[in-house]
Amino acid sequence: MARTDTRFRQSHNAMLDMLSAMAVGDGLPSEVQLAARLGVSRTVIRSVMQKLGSDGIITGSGRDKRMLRRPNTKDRLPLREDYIGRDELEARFLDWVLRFDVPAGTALNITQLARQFMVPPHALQEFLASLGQSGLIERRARGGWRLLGFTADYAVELSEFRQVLELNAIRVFAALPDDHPAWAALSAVRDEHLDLLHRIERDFHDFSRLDGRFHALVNSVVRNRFVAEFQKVISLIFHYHYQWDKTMERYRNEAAIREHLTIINALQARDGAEAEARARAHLATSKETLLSSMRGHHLA
Amino acid sequence: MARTDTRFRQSHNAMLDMLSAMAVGDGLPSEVQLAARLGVSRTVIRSVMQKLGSDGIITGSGRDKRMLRRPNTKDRLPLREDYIGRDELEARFLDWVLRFDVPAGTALNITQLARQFMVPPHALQEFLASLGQSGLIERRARGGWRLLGFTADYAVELSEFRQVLELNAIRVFAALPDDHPAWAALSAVRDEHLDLLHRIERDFHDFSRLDGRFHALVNSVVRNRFVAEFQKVISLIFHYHYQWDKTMERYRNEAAIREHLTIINALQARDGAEAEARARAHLATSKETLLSSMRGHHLA
DNA sequence: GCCGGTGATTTTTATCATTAAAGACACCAT
DNA sequence: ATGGTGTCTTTAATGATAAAAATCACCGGC
Repeated sequence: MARTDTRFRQSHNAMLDMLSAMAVGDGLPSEVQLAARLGVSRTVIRSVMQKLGSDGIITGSGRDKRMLRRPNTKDRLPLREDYIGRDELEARFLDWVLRFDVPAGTALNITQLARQFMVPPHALQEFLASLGQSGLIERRARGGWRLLGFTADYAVELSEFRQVLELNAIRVFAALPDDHPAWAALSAVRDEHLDLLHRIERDFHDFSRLDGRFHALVNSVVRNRFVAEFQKVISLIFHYHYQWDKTMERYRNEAAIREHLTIINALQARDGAEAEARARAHLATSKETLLSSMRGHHLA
Repeated sequence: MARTDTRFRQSHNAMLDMLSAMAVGDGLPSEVQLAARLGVSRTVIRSVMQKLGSDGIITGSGRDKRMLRRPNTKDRLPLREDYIGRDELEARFLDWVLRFDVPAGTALNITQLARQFMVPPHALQEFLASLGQSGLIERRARGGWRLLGFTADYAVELSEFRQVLELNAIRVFAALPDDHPAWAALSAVRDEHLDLLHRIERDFHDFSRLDGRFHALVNSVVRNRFVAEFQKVISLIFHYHYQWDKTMERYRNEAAIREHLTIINALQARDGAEAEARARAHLATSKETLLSSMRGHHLA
């Protein structure tokens, strides 16, 4: 078997569901309509039709196909939900790298990793290639991959790069015309910050998401696909570390909220220089947090 | 045949060369040494040895292997130099895309492209994946790739991103301590600019490389793998376009040299603000040149 | 005669089996 | 002990293959 016939099996079962909602003797929709409804190609529909025909569930051919009997549970095709999706793979891989302190410089083993992550080797290969630009991974001369690792160096450079991008975003933001929708969004985010500050004792866990929204908003004013691409990597990594460093979480979060508010206030006062200074301070704190989180994790 | 036996063939021929430099009856070095000398694994060496043995060129086994007769031309194994390397692939692909022979949004065909570029389909797949982050290419939902294309939008965003990175570099540069080696390098590059300016009438073609060196120097003061990674993409694309837009090349280049010099002068005067302003102007020109080069090419 | 449909065929890509190459291990000779 | 060979295992690049998508050709009813 070459490609998995998962799509065929899923379509088959979906078709059974559809038939269950119909009466015996009813005519079936056209192949094109069925294909559109299930979101697959006509080829799959036809394979399913053939199977249903040989199973005695439908009869007829060409334009006139009718339901012969109601499908029952035994007609369903089992489908092993073995392989995971691409996003899941990304999450698991990063989790593995960032959590298990995989030593820098380790040679990666495609086959083994593919088994470990439950994906076909091919998919892993492609995934690793796509990670190439992120600097976490390197192609070895004669085949194979090497994990460069999430080192302190890496974290520092990532933070600095983030700072470059985000300070630029702050400058752009401060120069936006007053009727730009971002100002309204900023107001809303400010209210959310104030709100969370009031119930910080109980809900300090909510900060991680608010933090994400705040930084996303700031960066959203820079319409640039490269910035957006990096933003994804950055927020991913920072998000991951947020989850682990539980020390002082409540106080760190409260402090971060207050830092955000100083930035927002400066922006709303259209004081670009002040906003930039506040943002610089906040990003420095953030970088320190990331580094200390790494140190803590290393010892654990 | 699974993997190509190119390595075996190359090693075989290399071994013949090595034997030609020896006398009949001489003993051969150990397998480990041979492997190290040819840069391949012992497995390959052993295969070659076996072949040489059955061809009657060497005799003996184990530690004692001796040359039996001098190899001649007929002993060489032919090797089809079919597949091209990875760098070559990158060059060809970018060439193909950037020349606009391809409309934006086209679905890419792995097999066809692989044939066109003389690489195994697999290699192309991996290459495309590695290009994913550059924003030129997109993965379609159910397999396949789509070329987003080098559009005007893309060029604008690339230029703006370049500007963010490079202005940051300029700021860092201006703040370097006086004994930093970059200052000496800057002096040298300044001299090169002055030199080229004197012989601009004849050698204006040399500017492209000088331009590359100048921008590389400026960015080199930011030690950051992400910056470096993007710098590669950026310089590649700008370099490619330089090659095509031949209109006014001599005058454009002279103007660019003068712009570089104003930046250099401001830096040497430690006037960060002025340097930033000059750099901003230069990058704006550069962006315009890129865009007009694209328009020109589009009409052609 | 055109439009929505089916039948048959051609492309195209994801997976699998295969094999060259690399590396590990055990043993041998000096 | 050290440097070597013989044997075996592991690994990743390739070609073959099958699933799915896309395309083409044709048909029948209004």
